[in-house]
Amino acid sequence: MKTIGKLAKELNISIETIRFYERQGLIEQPLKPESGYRMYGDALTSQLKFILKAKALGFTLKEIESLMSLSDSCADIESMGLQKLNLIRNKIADLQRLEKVIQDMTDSCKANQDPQSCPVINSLK
Amino acid sequence: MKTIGKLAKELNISIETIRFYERQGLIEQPLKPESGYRMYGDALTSQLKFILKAKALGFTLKEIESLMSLSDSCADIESMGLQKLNLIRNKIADLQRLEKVIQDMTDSCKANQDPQSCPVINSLK
DNA sequence: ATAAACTCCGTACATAAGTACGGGGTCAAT
DNA sequence: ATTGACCCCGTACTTATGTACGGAGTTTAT
Repeated sequence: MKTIGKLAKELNISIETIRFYERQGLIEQPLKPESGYRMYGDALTSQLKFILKAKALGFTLKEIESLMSLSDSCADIESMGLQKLNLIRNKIADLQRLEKVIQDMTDSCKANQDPQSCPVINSLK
Repeated sequence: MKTIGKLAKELNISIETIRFYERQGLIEQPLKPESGYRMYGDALTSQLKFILKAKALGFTLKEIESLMSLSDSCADIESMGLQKLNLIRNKIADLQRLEKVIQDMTDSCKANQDPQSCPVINSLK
């Protein structure tokens, strides 16, 4: 059993973040003995680790809540994954389009002879 | 000269958005005759169009403010573009890594035989 | 001339994911 | 027994980009 400070240090997050997840309903409020201090055991610790790993995968807190509530239904998890995959691929495609536009922009700057008139600015006008 | 409502409709944004850009200092407050109503001419209209186009390119309002203040210095614009390009490429790379992780996840779901234990959830635990 | 539509201003609310603060109680060490 | 470190709670603040609201004044149409 550890206090919130130890747990926060162990997980490399802030105390406030843990309290925040609790307020959001992602984790339960742990037992608080006479002192009123939260005491964390292994269950809550690994639940928090779960949250942090899922967050690193790009899931939002709301999605993580779903992930945890789905318990172990593999089909549901797979479907969330596929959905996420779709989002990611769309985002990549968007960014690649953007990349091309901005690449063209800077190219035209490089090719520009007149330093007083920027083709990018002109094209936006 | 048009009122804010006409302008908003013309640009397909809301009145509030125009007032918001004004508050943010992106555009000047236009002349307001006796009535107290904002009246917009061509200059402000094209400035707003500029903002909307730049926003569509993925520039933030803060960056757009810079873009407009740089007036026409092509080198500065190019450097902002290159910076943006860097960000975009990093974001793409991040997303591609993520794509692979989640692809693997869903693959392992598909290959899974026991519907009661999900390899994804297990790996997060 | 009256009603509908438009605009004004300031303020609060929205999202996501926290961070910061302030005044108080508690625990551990000296 | 006192000091410093730790924790409590509730609330406000943060960033970015707006959206919504409410009460008042103005303009336009009938």
